[in-house]
Amino acid sequence: MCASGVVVVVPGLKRTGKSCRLRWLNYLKPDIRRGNLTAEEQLVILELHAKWGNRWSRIAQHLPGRTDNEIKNYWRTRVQKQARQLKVDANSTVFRDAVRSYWMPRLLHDMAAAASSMAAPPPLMQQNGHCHGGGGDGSSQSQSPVISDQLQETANDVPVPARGSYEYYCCPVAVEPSPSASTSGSTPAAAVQPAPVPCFSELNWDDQYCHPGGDEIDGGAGPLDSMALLGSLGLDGLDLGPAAESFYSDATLLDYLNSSCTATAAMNTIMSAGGGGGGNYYNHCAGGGMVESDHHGTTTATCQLGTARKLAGEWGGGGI
DNA sequence: AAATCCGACAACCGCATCGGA
DNA sequence: TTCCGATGCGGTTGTCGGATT
Repeated sequence: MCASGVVVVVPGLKRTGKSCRLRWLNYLKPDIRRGNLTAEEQLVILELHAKWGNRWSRIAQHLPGRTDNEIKNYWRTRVQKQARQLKVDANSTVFRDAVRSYWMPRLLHDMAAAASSMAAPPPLMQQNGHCHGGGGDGSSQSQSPVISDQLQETANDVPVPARGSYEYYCCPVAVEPSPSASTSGSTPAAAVQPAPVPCFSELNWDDQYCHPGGDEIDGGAGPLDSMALLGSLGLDGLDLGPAAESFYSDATLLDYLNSSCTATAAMNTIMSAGGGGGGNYYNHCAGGGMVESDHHGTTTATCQLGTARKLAGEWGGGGI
């Protein structure tokens, strides 16, 4: 059908060998997969792009049936769109870590939810009017996650946190891809590598449980007494209720928590489950920090890396 | 109903590299 | 060694269909 070189092979159609080859590779090839990218595939793309940048063909090698063109389009139409709305560069460290902190946890959640046989999924973050991005809407398996609304106020109101600042630790940034990250990620769990978050011992309590927008703390108290608040919330006891326990006994999710999640991701995922027990805790972003709110909308505490590790550890996710 | 906007995706373009004559 | 066509790759544009005004 197609000849090589600049040859018109179809009357009315200027098809060169090159364009024919391209069409074959991107469209006609029998093993090309159709349809929206799954959460797993999106996760792989996000992770591999963080590692390799715009190496579309290389990324495509890890997504059987997907073309580099398709991945490139996905990145431009969905990922870069989020970055534009946040007024940050899609390749910036800030955006990469926003993806790690908010988007990837959501995809993990989607994957876990899809794998779960539970009839009734746990309450999600969207129950908090502030936050749509982190918890999923339950119907987003193949749609682009929406993180921008959750992050918009952060992007608009708060300068990009400098490394080492307390804002930095509230929404961990400047996370470089792990050099030991696996390239054999044929499974989603293998594709997601833990981010090198600051060690618990490296931070003081105020760093980890700070709240840049202190006016929301209990009506405007400013920096909180983290220990006292966490204690008062019963987070030490981690009584998140039977629904959450049931959900997180799901082996698939625990696998992800064990092997894949960043600390923040684990925290997001865990907290997004809400549950009974000590009350329903939903996340929203305020001034750069993840903030837990109770269902009355009253901010009761901030929760960051230490709590995430603690939660994940106590729930069997000791790997993070 | 028509116009406009917007997202998704196929296709095009230019450049770099490879490999055979 | 050089030339040249084929191939690979990433950036960009064009087109189409659905949603919105």
